[in-house]
Amino acid sequence: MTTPAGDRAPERLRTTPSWLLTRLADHAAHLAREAFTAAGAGRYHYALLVTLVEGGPASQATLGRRCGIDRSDVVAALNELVARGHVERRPDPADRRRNVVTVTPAGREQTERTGKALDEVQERLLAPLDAADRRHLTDLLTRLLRHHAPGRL
Amino acid sequence: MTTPAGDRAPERLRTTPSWLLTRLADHAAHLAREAFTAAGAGRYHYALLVTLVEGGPASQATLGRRCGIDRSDVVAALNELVARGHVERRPDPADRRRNVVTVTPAGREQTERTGKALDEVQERLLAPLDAADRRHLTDLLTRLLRHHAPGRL
DNA sequence: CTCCAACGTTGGTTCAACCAACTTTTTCGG
DNA sequence: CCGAAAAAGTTGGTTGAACCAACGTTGGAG
Repeated sequence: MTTPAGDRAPERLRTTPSWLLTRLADHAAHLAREAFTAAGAGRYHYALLVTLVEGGPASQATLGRRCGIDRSDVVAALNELVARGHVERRPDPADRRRNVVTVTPAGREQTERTGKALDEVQERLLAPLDAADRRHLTDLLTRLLRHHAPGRL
Repeated sequence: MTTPAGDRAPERLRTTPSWLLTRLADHAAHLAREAFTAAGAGRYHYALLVTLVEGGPASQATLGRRCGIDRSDVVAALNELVARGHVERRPDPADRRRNVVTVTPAGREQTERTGKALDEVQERLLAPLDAADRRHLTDLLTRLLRHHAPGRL
């Protein structure tokens, strides 16, 4: 056999950044998903909680805009967060279209716990990179994202 | 007005590599999908075609392994490629479990066309990066992928 | 010869992302 | 001031990518 492990991806794919990106992101998402479900949450739940903890109470639309989640998906995720007692949702007295969403102490606890699990995931994900390379990678990704999603980053 | 620029993602998300990765990959996938559908193909179709062009005729299972596509998804994509006359699928006389998949001239043509469209996508995706940074990014992604998907890269 | 592995195929499931439509409420232009 | 436009929350979908289980056929190893 010319190739003992004959299952390598072709050069044309291996050198295409968007292919590398989507492949790696898929792997990262898989790792993150493990951590999330182990912590009893989902991506959306964590993103929303973090946004609330960091930015304080907000309306659902604002939350969605801040973490890039569709309004309808925000509804579903918040329903679950409310059911678990991690956030509270009440009508905004100042604008009766809106709901004001607030984190509960249990929600902060959950956020911190999930955050730690997620940190371990980053460690595993970036294992082969030293500190400088990690910073460089984050910098490159940030610059690209900033270019393609101006205003949100 | 705690937030003057109201829709920025929270720091905690912005500094999480896996979040940056999945976000950017999503954007890259979106760009790529535009190019693919404009060229009348899908990701899977292009990946399979490229793999065939570069590695020559192969069985469906080998193709799937080479480009990281599930066997069942290979079947569906090949059905469409056969229908469009881009590949030929015939039983392997040497091993009657397998099919031998071969690119047609039309398939090569389609591959090249789609490849060019995809190159333009890479250009748009990496627009804010100079040549050195692009190489660095590709290098970092490759190292990470190699670490997490040994044998396939 | 038997048992197990590999292959192709069918028919699903899951998750993230998105979109359309509707109701209520606010805002804004004339 | 009033009517149109916009924003908010909600419901109910659709799509694409990835994956998984099962089955019949075939090949190969013991």
